Amino acid sequence: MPKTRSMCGQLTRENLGEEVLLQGWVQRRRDHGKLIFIDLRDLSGLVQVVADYEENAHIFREVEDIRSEFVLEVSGRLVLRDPETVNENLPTGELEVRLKSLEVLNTAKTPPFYIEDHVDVDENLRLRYRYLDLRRPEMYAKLKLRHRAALAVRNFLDGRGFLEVETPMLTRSTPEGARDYLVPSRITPGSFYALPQSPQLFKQLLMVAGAEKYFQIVRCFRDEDLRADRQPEFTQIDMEMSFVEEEDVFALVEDMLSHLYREVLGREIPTPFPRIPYPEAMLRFGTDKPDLRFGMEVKDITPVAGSSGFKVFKQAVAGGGVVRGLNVKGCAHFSRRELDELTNYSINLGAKGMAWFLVTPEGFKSPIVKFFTEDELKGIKGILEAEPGDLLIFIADRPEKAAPVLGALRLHLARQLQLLPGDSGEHFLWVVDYPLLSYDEEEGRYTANHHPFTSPVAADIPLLNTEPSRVRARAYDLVLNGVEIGGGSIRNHRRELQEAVFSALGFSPEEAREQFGFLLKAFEFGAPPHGGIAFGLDRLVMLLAGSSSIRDVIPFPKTARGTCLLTESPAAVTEDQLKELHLLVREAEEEEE
RNA sequence: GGAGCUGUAGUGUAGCGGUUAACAUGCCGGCCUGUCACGCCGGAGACCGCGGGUUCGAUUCCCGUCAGCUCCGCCA
Repeated sequence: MPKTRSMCGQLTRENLGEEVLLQGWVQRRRDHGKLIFIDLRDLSGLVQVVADYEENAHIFREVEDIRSEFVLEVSGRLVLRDPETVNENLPTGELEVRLKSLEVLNTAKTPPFYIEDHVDVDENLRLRYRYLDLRRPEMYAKLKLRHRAALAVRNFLDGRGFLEVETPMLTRSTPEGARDYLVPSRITPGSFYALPQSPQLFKQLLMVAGAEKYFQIVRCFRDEDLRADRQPEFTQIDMEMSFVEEEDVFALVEDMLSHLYREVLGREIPTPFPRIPYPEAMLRFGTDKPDLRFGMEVKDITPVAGSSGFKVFKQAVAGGGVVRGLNVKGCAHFSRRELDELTNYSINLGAKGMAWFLVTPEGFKSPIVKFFTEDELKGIKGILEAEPGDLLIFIADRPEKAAPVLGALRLHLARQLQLLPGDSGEHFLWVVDYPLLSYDEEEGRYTANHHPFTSPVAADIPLLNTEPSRVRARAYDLVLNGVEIGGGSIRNHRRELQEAVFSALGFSPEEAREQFGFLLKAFEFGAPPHGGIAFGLDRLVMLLAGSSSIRDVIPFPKTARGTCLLTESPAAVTEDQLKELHLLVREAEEEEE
């Protein structure tokens, strides 16, 4: 028997006549009585193994008992099939292995679903049997894609002189930002570590340490509700550089992503990426992560609407609101039911209602058309570039309310109307000129849009105390096809400026020192100017893979409720464990207070 | 915390106020020497997610609940 293992999918005519040794799983068995075919699968693919009763009656009985997903070691001569039995659909379709010896390395229960691509199985079940799900070639391909993406990034950054440095996973909880995952300290009763939301502070300290070019492909944790593109633990490509400004970061990132797309997909992406100021993105797309793969931009009809006889519009505008709309091309055929569905969708997003006009050759059709003059209708038609056959929809609200509703409607309609073909290419976009702060009604203070370490634009620093909401940040997000894949900023590197920002955030000097004293202190020892960016690796790979959920590119993801169906975590722990950690668990009813 | 969608043999689906709950596939048994989603014959397999209500009667209608998914809030 040959000692070296061959891979099923890699056998070629070159190997004809050889006796090959294969190890793998049974994809399928076709039993013809005195002739049995087995499709044997390993990582590389499939090959057909033939057991012929006349050739080897002694092991034929054993072959009859073989079932799907049994693990086999087989050996036999690799031969050419008869021309009429060649399978064109299989790379190894002109070959087969005449079974000579067989060892069942393991048996297998019948799997709960088919181990093959394009299965349509409840995701619940796939997650519970993730190890079987991952056996499917398309899932392995995703693992591999992820590996290659990470490798391409590492190689690129290494080539540019970056150092990959590890930072602590057990760190301190800081205010601001997402909810922390806490880890109780056994040695210091009542104290807790937090798992990092990102290595933000450590990478800045590495800049103070003179590392100059740092990166890390690193797990991050945020205890917030999940989405299709959000998991409680996720992986960042985290980067930081000293002596850089925005343009340096943009150029590096554009090079890095070009390299990535070339290495992983063999595709060229156009650079430099276009840029859009945040206010313009909100106005034209109703979101800070515009999907540029289709049009249907948001239009403003506030001037026309404000003077119209339609009370809802008029009052909204009088109260400082806006009226904005979308032209849904060619959708004048929408039924009343479809329009009601859109209205409900809008209301669910916080709108008070949704107005609509059907544009017909005879003019506008709508229950509210009577409230508008001919001139006003003409004005609306002009702004939205409406033609017969179009559907116009409108939202009247405060600007900060109207924008997200219209942004969501735009995406909802694009999906519904299938305006997003899978191969519409990569539309990268830098979003810049974010406001540094925004006012939080609930907390009654300003909070950082990006994070508290982001530098204000120099010219706006005087406004920090007077008009905080007008201060622009030196922050930037990178958006790809409507998905935020990265974000970063130029940081504060001088203690005074960082303190001024803390102060604008409502931190007293004592609170600032208490929470971030170590950072402020570090800044006193010659901190260089620095800035950086972090990418969501999961999201990036999701887009590379053409998936619509990051769960597809995470081997063991969690459900929308944050549980792992495979290990059934989170789970209770023993009293002893709690005691050792100085913890008491409150009963559910106590929490109602 | 809120909204929507989904939940029927192992799997994917159908169905309906009264059915023997259907179909495909998988599974088990038998037959079969050129299949490759092999084929043919036979068989087993479902308390219709769970709880309650309406009804003479509920898998079907209503309410609640659980689970999964999507979205809003949340995510510096």
